[in-house]
Amino acid sequence: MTDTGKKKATIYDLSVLSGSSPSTVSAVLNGSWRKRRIKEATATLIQGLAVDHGYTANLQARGLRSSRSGLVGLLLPVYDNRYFSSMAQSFEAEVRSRGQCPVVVSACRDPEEERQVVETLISYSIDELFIAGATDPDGVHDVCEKAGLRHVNIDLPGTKAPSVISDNYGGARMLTQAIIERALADGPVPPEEIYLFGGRDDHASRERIRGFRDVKRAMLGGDPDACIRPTGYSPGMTARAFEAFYADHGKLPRGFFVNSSINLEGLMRFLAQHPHETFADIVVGCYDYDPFGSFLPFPVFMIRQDSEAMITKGFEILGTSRAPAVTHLVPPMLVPPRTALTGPLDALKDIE
Amino acid sequence: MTDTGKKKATIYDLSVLSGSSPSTVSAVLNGSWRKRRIKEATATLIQGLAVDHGYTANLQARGLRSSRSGLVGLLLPVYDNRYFSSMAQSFEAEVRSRGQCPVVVSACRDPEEERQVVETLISYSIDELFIAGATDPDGVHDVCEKAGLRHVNIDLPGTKAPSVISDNYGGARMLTQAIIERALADGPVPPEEIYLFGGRDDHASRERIRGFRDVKRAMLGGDPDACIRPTGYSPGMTARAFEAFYADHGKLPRGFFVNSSINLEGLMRFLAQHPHETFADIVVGCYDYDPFGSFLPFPVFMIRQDSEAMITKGFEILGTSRAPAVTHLVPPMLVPPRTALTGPLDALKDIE
DNA sequence: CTTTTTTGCACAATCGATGGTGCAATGAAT
DNA sequence: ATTCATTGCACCATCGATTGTGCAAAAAAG
Repeated sequence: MTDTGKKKATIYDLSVLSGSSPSTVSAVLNGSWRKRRIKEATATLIQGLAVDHGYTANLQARGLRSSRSGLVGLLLPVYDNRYFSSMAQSFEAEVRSRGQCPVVVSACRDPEEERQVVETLISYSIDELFIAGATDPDGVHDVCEKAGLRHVNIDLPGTKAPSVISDNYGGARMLTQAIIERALADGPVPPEEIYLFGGRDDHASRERIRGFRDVKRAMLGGDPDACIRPTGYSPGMTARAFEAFYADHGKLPRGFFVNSSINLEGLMRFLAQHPHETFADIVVGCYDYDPFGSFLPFPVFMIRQDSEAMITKGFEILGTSRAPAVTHLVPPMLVPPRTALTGPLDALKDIE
Repeated sequence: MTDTGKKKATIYDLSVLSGSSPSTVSAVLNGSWRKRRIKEATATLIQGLAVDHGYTANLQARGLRSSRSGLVGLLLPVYDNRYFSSMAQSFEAEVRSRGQCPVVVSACRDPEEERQVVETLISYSIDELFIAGATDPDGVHDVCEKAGLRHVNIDLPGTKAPSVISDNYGGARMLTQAIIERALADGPVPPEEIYLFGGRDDHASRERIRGFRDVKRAMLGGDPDACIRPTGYSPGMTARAFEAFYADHGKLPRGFFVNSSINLEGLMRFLAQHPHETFADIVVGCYDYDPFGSFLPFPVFMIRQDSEAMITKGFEILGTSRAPAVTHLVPPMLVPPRTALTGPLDALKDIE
């Protein structure tokens, strides 16, 4: 309130006001004053002035000088689904609790964009980077490496940096088994009635497909590759795959595994085009959890990936210097139909 | 590739390599070289060197000098729901297309946190700020004002800065009417069968409640205030409100208006505790769109708020200097049950 | 062949904070 | 009273880019 001017106070302003030198002011305000043997009285005086004048450090200047910024980056493919937005939420909380500033950016699954965005972050001297769901983790790694930026892959692994990912194979096995068991409860199920839709040629998709195939073969036999439809990640393409199946068979498969919640949106688009009653007897599994997806008018098993644990593990890895480029698996959780899990939002205010 | 070293090249490195002065290099690399009458040949030479050595400007240094950063901030209450994550997605795209760098941060609906986060952003000299869904927009305004930071409110209006918000009253009217008409299709509806759940004492909630009340009174009569349950925004509290109603009446209301998708999660928590069949005949309206919420096993009307238009309008306002602190309404859209809208994700790669 | 104009660039101050170094004043030890 | 150690702080170079200013050399005008 004492400060009526438009410009922000700097250490030089406080230096004049306090009669101390700028370096003394700096030391007091960044906490290194004990080490610099500043008198307690001097420190108190300056701190008081700082409060009065609403001083806040210019973090660009600090960053320039110290070539660190206090920023921690999270590179996301997209915001607009529950898995990644929930990850962003956990990330924010974790970074804040460490007294740093989270910066979340998305790169739209475009390898070139990924590298550019990271270049930009590096230009701001970010201290650490979480690379989540990158299309080209190793490409991003090279960029980080050159700048000496510590980084870790989340969700999709790279070969050149440590990675923390969901146990896609294990999760896919659980999910496939749940789908098939549920379908079997109503009578025999021929193998050609169990499908997988979505995903593309990335590590996660491959592992999920492998898990699906192994469990399906073990439980039902049949040609394991016949019923797999990798459509990419777009809802539009996924919907087309459902339409194609429907055109051929006059119905959807008895049970199917959907690679992600984004692909599950493709199912919604398909459903919007067809009367509801036709599909009362399908069993769906989705490798992602969404609280509304869990309550659709047919059984939907979901896999809830533990993004919070991944973030925590990521920080742990970044904490250990010279971490080897190994991949850590985080077990996901099978969520039965009609389940409302709590999420990071529940940690917020407004609860009482 | 030519650059094998660990440290990033600076204009001084290029200055030595090219035999020009640092200021010339700077001018060439930031595009102001024509204005500074640098020879085309010199420019080409330096640009070539820059590419060879993988030069990228240190944006902290640039920001320090020019007291602008190229950063545009978006302050969000939370990431973890479709409305805000979709807003973040649109925001990213828009900011990128303007050659700036988006920074998205969340403040968890905590007024103190909001101000602190904005202080931090200001310390990085961000150029513009979008304040979305702030609990205390005017408090944030004061902080921005003091720093001379251009800003605009989105979603929840303030009194001291221009605001762009959803037409909550109009949207609530549409939604309420849709709920009641749908309920009436199956027979008469007493006014005490139509409720509103969720929201708290903010502008959006008040307007929505007003719209609900006006339409309900006009269509059904009855005491307009008896059936309103403002539970705050948490899923947990919303679920409790449903439980309380259920304990009293042995069922849910025939039709009800849910204030937001976060509140709708509270309904899921309630449903998880009760057998599905009991609620086959409810009609729900939700002030927010969620692609999975639209396909729940009962009719769900939704309001899709046009976050993209709000962002665009926000930029337009920030573009006009000295914009007055007026509130702009963006009309939302009523989405009938079982509708799968396309979103920002559809603009991505991977479509073909 | 001068004088004027234009071209092309170098110089140096500056943004705000940091941290190594040096030095006066004070107190303790001899 | 002299020497030495400690305390408390000021000085200054530095981080990398931007930008106003000034001044040669080249080109145009006379």
